[in-house]
Amino acid sequence: MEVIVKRSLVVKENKEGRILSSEEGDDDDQLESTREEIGEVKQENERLKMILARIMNDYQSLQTHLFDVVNKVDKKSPENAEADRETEEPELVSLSLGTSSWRHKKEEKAATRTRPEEDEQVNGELSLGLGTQSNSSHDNSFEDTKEEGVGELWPPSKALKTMRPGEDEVSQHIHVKKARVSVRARCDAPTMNDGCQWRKYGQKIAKGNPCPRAYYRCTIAQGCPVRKQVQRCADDMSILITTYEGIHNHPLPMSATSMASTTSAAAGMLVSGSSSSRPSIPAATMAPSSGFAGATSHGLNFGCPDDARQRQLYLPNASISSSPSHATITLDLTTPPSNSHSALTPQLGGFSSSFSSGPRFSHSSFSFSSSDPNPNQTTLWNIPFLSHGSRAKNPLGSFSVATQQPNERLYLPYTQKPPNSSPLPDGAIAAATKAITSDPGFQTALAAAITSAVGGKGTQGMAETLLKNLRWGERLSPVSNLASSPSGNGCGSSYLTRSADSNLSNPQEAEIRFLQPSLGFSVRKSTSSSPPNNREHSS
DNA sequence: CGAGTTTGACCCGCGC
DNA sequence: GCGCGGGTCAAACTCG
Repeated sequence: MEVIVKRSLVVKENKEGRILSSEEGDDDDQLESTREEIGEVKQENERLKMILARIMNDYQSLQTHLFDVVNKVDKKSPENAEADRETEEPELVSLSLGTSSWRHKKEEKAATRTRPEEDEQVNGELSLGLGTQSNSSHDNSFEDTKEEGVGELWPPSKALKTMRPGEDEVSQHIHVKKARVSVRARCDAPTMNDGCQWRKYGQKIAKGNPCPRAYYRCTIAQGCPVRKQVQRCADDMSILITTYEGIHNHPLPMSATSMASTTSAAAGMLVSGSSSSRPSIPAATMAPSSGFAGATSHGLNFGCPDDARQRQLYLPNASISSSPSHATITLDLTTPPSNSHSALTPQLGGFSSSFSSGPRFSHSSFSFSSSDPNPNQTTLWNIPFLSHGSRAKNPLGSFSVATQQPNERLYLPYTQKPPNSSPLPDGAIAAATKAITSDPGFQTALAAAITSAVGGKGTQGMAETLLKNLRWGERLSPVSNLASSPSGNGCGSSYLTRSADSNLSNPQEAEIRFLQPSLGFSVRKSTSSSPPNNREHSS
């Protein structure tokens, strides 16, 4: 933020410099106009300061809420509190809770394991965090510590078998509780492609359902405890029910982060207690998944990639059920979410996620809404994008930014304008770009959306580069590189360009489009005063 | 030939 | 204790 302020001051100084030089020409009209420009710049600076103050306010609210949540979780689980005392990692109260049990488990394994792959599993965990992405490099230590907490919450039965009776009652007790995230989505494919690599290890006919239930295990890293169950709904065969359990102990490919974030968000509800049903979940299962791919998991939280602070989130179609051994949250992606639930939470940045899907190809949408002390000024980011549910040959992903900020002209200190400006207001375009470039969480979401829509693996760097280099009309080589990526979908040249389509119904809408032959991707900024709507735009 | 899938057997928890 | 159902294992099999 300081950088933005400084840059704006630089702009101001430049303009003033131009004023001095123009005065030498004794042009009164020009002098007058430049004075007006100075006034505008000053006003914009004031506006920027207000925005900065607002953001700081939001930030502090988030921090406070995170602290409350951490304390709440800590109080709820006495065994975790005890584990925490043992581990003595006070700065990560809840996050370190799993560390103890995890270490206990590792000690058990060290004493009882007989298979070489279990050795590798432990070794793999020692290397956690090495595959972190660029956006988390500054807080690696934090992530590493958290990753220790991202322990296995669904131990292989073999591990349980090897436990001697009464050997570790605490960890056994913790392991009884299993957090699950179930995702219901319409999908024709046998399984939803969530970006992870899965290996099927079993299949069963479950009672009451003619369709067999398939069991999958994550194979991205050896010893990853994450499993998922895939089963068609007995009532509606087109609905695929995917249940995730466990937390990845390895970095995830970017293409896997979208679903992982969703399930993380859903599971986060279990922690934040945003549902009436609040099963007791050990904090170990609520291990953090910061926005960066390496720590994202099918566990529980959304997080901001740069500061690891979390936002509260709301899942419109989520429900929580609880059993003695499981707490399951179900995301029903088969019905469109109600926009009303996307309403912003007071004080805190609402962070809602919703999925919807169609019979041909499922598409997903994330709606990010940032709160504002002024109820009349809200920003809703709606990011619909394709999940990998089916291998649609011509997937259409879309991404929109909508802002409800009546009569507000947002300021963007550094954005290049296109040579031929369209009638679109500069402020709107600037705001859209600013939204992308200024909010790291948004960048992460957008990167996930891009990667999801493209379907390529290891494209996070590309997406980040894309976001950092948002320039109107400029060819984006990172996107173009996608075509040559091994896992790319063969898309041709891609551009990030200001929309040349001036037929926009709303003149106050600006739009960024990612033009690809087979991928439509747009960012839309709306300054209309209509209520926030889960607006989608596909090109 | 290696990786992934299939499938019957086995283990375990839970309810009666 | 017994049966049932969910979950996992591992040998056999398939596929690229």
